[in-house]
Amino acid sequence: MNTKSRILDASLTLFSEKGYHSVSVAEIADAVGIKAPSLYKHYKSKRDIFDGILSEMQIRYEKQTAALQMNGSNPAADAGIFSSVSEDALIHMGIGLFTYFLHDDYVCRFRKMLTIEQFHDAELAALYTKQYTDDPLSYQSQILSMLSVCGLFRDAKPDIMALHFYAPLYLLLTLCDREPEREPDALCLLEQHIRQFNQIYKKGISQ
Amino acid sequence: MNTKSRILDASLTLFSEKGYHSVSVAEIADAVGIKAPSLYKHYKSKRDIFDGILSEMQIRYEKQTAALQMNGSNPAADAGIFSSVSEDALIHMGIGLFTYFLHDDYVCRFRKMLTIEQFHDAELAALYTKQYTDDPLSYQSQILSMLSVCGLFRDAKPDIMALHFYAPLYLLLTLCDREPEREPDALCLLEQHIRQFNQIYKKGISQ
DNA sequence: GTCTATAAGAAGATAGAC
DNA sequence: GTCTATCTTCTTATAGAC
Repeated sequence: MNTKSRILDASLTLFSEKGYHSVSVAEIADAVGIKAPSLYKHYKSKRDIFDGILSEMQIRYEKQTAALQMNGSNPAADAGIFSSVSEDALIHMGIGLFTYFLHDDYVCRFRKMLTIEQFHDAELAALYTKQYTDDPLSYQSQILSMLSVCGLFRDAKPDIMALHFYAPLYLLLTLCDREPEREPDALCLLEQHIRQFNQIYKKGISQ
Repeated sequence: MNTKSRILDASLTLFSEKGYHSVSVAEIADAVGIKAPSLYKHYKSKRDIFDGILSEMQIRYEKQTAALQMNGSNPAADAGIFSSVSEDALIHMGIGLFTYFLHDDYVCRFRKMLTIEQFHDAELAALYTKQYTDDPLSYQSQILSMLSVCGLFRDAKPDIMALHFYAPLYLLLTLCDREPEREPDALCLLEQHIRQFNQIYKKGISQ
């Protein structure tokens, strides 16, 4: 890993814990193992480092969602996956999304940084909303809509179903960002939530 | 309103928008309409102002929850309220909690400040979790548990029901903190969510 | 209780040697 | 590409006049 990347990495760690303004360039340099002026050979300013983090996340996020949408645009395959093992598949999807968000090193630090910086400007606010509200909701909505069409699930409004499915995951995620020691708790609640979600919406159980 | 209170108020506004570290005492003084050194006649340091905000919130929060728990410890009265106009009452409770959280000036600015500062130390993290996760969940859980006992609602696990009820409210709340212009959207979704919640859990509709 | 003046230090950033 | 030395500006905080 070259110095430029190490600067980005160290900065993301520090920004995600203390916020952009509370971190000094000397602190970043320290974490990298160089002196502050050396940073300026790699980035022209402190803000430039921050922008570098945003750019890298942009690339990673596009890769990630492109991979997901590939499945999404292939309803036949997804129908096959979900129809065979529906409750387990739902739990798998939920827990999978949750642990990815929570344990992927870059995603997790980036989300914390965005959480801290979201009120600074509208662009960061929009980015947070996109990544942790709108995109997940529309993705879940698509999946649940397909399950409805397949006749597996009740014919409820998909966007409200998506909200029911995703919001608890989101709440537990922000909880674990704050208090990582409560992750086992959160995982247990998440699994119970999905089981109940499945029981409620699955056709033929209660209707 | 005396100067000491005006300092607290101006500081809370600034801290909630930019974070503690990004706000200078000169900026606070400017907002109050005095010069920076004059602040030190009212508070011994910048940190002392921050602590003052925490203390005032502590007092307000205790008053608020004390008022709520009075109802909570009176199951008979609550049962009467909810059994008569169940769906409307649920919607009223949800929208009411939501708009209180979102429009109470002090609560709203304090929550934003906590959002920004939550990763700085464990005490602030715990405070956030208490006010916006644990306390609301346990309160909703109590209410829903009572409705179950009354035979109005299905006999599902109250804490999971509370999560289903509250998590969407929480997600939409954090969304509106970031993008206030989406409040009409959020309110519409919230109402639909509660209607569907009621339809799903209310006895005699689907079981 | 408010002001001006000022101290004492930390911050971001540059110059130039190696 | 990294360093030391340095500049400039900003920041918290104090002293002391009014």
